[in-house]
Amino acid sequence: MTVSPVSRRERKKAATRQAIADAALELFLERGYDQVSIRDIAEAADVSTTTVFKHFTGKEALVFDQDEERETELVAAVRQRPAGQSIPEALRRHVLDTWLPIEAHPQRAGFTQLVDSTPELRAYAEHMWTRHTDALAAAIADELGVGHDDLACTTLARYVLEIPALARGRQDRRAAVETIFDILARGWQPPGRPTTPPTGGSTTGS
Amino acid sequence: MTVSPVSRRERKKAATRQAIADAALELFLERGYDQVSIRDIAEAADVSTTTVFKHFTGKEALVFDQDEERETELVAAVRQRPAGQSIPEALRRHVLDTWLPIEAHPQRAGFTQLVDSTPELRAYAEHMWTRHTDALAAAIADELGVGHDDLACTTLARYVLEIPALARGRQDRRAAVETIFDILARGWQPPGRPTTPPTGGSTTGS
DNA sequence: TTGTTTAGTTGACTCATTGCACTTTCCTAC
DNA sequence: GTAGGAAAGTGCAATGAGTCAACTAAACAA
Repeated sequence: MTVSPVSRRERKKAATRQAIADAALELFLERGYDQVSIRDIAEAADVSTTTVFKHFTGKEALVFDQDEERETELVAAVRQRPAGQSIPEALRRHVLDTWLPIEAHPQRAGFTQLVDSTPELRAYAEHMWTRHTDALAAAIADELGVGHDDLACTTLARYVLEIPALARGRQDRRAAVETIFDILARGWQPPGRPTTPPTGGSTTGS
Repeated sequence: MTVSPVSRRERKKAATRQAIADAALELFLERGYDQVSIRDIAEAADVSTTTVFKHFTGKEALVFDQDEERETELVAAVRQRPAGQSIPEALRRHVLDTWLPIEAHPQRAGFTQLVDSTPELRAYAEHMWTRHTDALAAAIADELGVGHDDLACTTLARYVLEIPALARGRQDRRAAVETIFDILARGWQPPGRPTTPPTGGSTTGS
């Protein structure tokens, strides 16, 4: 669905990868994560077990197939925000408009249940999120014209990426997200540009 | 060092546990985490491999022996804070006075290097921290007289426990901790007690 | 067509982790 | 004291994740 691969070779590769991921998810949902071995998955997808590891780094990665996009979207939400909108505001909008609908999708129910009930997968999911900290922090720092290792930017990035974990299991996820962003928006202040005096700095960044 | 166990049996048990942990740390520091197998550790401690797993839940747990205390201290820092001191302030003091000295201890250098250079251990360490979220959140909620699942309390707890990860590798850790706590102290507001009107509520809690 | 890349296979291997049956050691109650 | 039970420890076998090396075969570039 994303970009159809060019050559036949790459198409076939993508096909087997998809076959493996599909087989894995189906078996996981059916029997539970721990009751399914890599062998089972390989057999269901009609490949060898080593082939599975050629496509996926480990068993957990079979469940979370596409997370590259999330990072891209996140960075874009910061970089291409409307003029005059603060960065925390842009992130709040992104989370509310993009993440919540995805999680609320009815077909996602079984998936969510699977992840929530498997500690190993919960741990992996959380790390997946925080792994994007640096990329998001860099985007924020760029927008503000400070160095990529600016602590305030890294902190904001990390705290935003913790939100899914904090909102999990709440009755009203939307309200939860709003509450947390209220804390961040109130407390976080953009770091001063090292070169510019702090007079008259409007929030327009790009 | 903590509390000497009562019976001979418990003393012996503690002794073998310590022997295993010591052997493990020594080997890890010497060869690196991945180059040491459980067999090696068991042999060095003169026990069987199954005994290792009777004392430790897994290979990573061998590195982080004592983390129970951290949680206890953390909760105590909130519960027994001086009258009139806000909770974020109490946590700031605790982090500055307790965590930083420990991490700065010169004997800790090799240990820190070990953890930082092993992705598996970094991941485990981060989860170790966030695993205490619920206990800390409950303590905060108790002090404020709200329910244990109050979102603001959980958020503060989680964000404080992220601080070690955020401050790691900074040149001036103390300044980093201060910066992050400034964000939290400014943004976080104690949730209103559901039963009491907001007039004249002093901060003395216990 | 020929040669090169690369997906996939096969099978053996390491290692963490668990379960089971058994011995030993300590504690407790008689 | 001594008989039992609880708990620590052992040995062994098994499962399951993940790796490695040598090989086959399809697909591609020339």
